[in-house]
Amino acid sequence: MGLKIYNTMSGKKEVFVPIKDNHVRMYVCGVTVYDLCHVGHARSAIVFDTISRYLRFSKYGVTFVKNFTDIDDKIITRAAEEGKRWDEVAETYTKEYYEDMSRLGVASPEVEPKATGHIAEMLKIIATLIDKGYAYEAGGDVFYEVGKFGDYGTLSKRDLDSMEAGARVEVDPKKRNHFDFALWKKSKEGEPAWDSPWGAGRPGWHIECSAMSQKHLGDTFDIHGGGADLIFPHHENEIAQSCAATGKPFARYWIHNGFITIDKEKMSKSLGNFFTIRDILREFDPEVLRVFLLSTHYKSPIEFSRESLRQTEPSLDRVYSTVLRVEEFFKSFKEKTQSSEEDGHFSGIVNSFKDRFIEAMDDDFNTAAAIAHIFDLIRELNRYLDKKPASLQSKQSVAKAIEQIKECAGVLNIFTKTPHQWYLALLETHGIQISEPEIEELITKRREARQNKDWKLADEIRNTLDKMGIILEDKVDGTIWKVKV
RNA sequence: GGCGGCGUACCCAAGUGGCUAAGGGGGAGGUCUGCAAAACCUUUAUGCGCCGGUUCAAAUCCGGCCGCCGCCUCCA
Repeated sequence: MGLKIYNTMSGKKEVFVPIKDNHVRMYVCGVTVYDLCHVGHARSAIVFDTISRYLRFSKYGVTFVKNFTDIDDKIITRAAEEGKRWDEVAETYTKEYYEDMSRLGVASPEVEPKATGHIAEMLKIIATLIDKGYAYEAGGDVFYEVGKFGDYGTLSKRDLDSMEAGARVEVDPKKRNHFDFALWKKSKEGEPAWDSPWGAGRPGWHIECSAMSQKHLGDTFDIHGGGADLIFPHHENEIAQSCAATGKPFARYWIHNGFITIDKEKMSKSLGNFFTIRDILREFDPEVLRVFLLSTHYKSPIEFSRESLRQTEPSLDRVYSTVLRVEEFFKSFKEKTQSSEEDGHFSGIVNSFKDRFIEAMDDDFNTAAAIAHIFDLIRELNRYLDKKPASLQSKQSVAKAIEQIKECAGVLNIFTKTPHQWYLALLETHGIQISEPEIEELITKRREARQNKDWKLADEIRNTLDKMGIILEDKVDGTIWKVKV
């Protein structure tokens, strides 16, 4: 038993063994802060947030590092477009990023280094690479010579010769080989620049991750992650830089999340087929997005649409409805019976639940199966409550069931609200133009009608609310409202 | 052209050698209810893109074919 992780490097699921006992060091490539994040970024953030939460749940200590790329061509371009300074652009979108992540329930990693805060570390690695003969300077630029690194291509499973055939981009004449990549770029007039032994310039993209992972996690660490589009060339280049510079292995397990697609095509800025996180959260509760994304294994592509999110809403509603039922159960609980066979049966289901959850998550973070187990328990719980249990054992089992669901769902950071918060949130995201006090007022009016057996008026009130998207449920001790999903 | 991946019901989706192919949504019927809603029960793939092969046994392994996607350029 124990955790197994699919390692992009080997192409297989491997038993996870951290280098240091009980402590995991993990580095994930973060975002370039030049624009608002889209749902694709949300997926990556949520996937690795969940992985880190599960590692902690599994009693590992975790040092999770996720960087910000805060200097880059796209930032400079954006700054020019908006007539701002490049660092203002980076700062603005870093703030926006935090706002999105906080709403998505993505926890901040232990360390969130910025590229511009690690220029000295990068220069040191570059100098080492030149000394060791892996890099060369050419007119103020410094390039990494991929041909010098024998293992180049092992992560992305490709070799230089076959890539040559498919090359689609003009070769920079300063490069010795087409796939050599910039460690250091000479600055043009007016561009941000740092001093270096090779003149004023700025870092290439890949070097920052080698520098920051080394500084915060050491030469060799456990997990390196990111979106699948980073496998080549970004992660391949990181490996080349880090291994050549240190002479040691780099990351042991490589984890890559799959893409979000729209009409079967990868969601991306360049194709323009993206939804920002913000757009989506205007219409859907963050938990809906989270459940939707975690209902598919992290490596598989996800076809994104509003319809799919709409389909996800009732499944959350099912959980919150059950929680509400449990609250009512406790409110009116009176011990009346001895433990029965049924009580024992349910108790058994509850007691084995966590093992099933762990089994699913241990299998390469199978969140989809884990969520399915939660729904299984929800059904069992409802079935049990239908039987009106009234023993002391039943009270304890129901309490434990809820506690277990909360704990395990907490690892996925879903189902964290109270039912009341959930319905209020739906009122908001569904754009329903009626307030809770107004709903309560109508419920009172309807209660009077029902007491007078004025079914016509009672039904009329219910229909009025129904048309607005509010459902009423008559319970033994009163009427409650829900938002129709 | 090279490399990688995917194809499971009306929709989403787990399962990668062996009990009746998870779970959610939707549909149909029922129990409950003043009527509803919720919940529960029954039902909705003798079937896992197609064709062969290996095996006592395959959605799961192998080969071929079809379809879709990704990477090879910045990208989560």
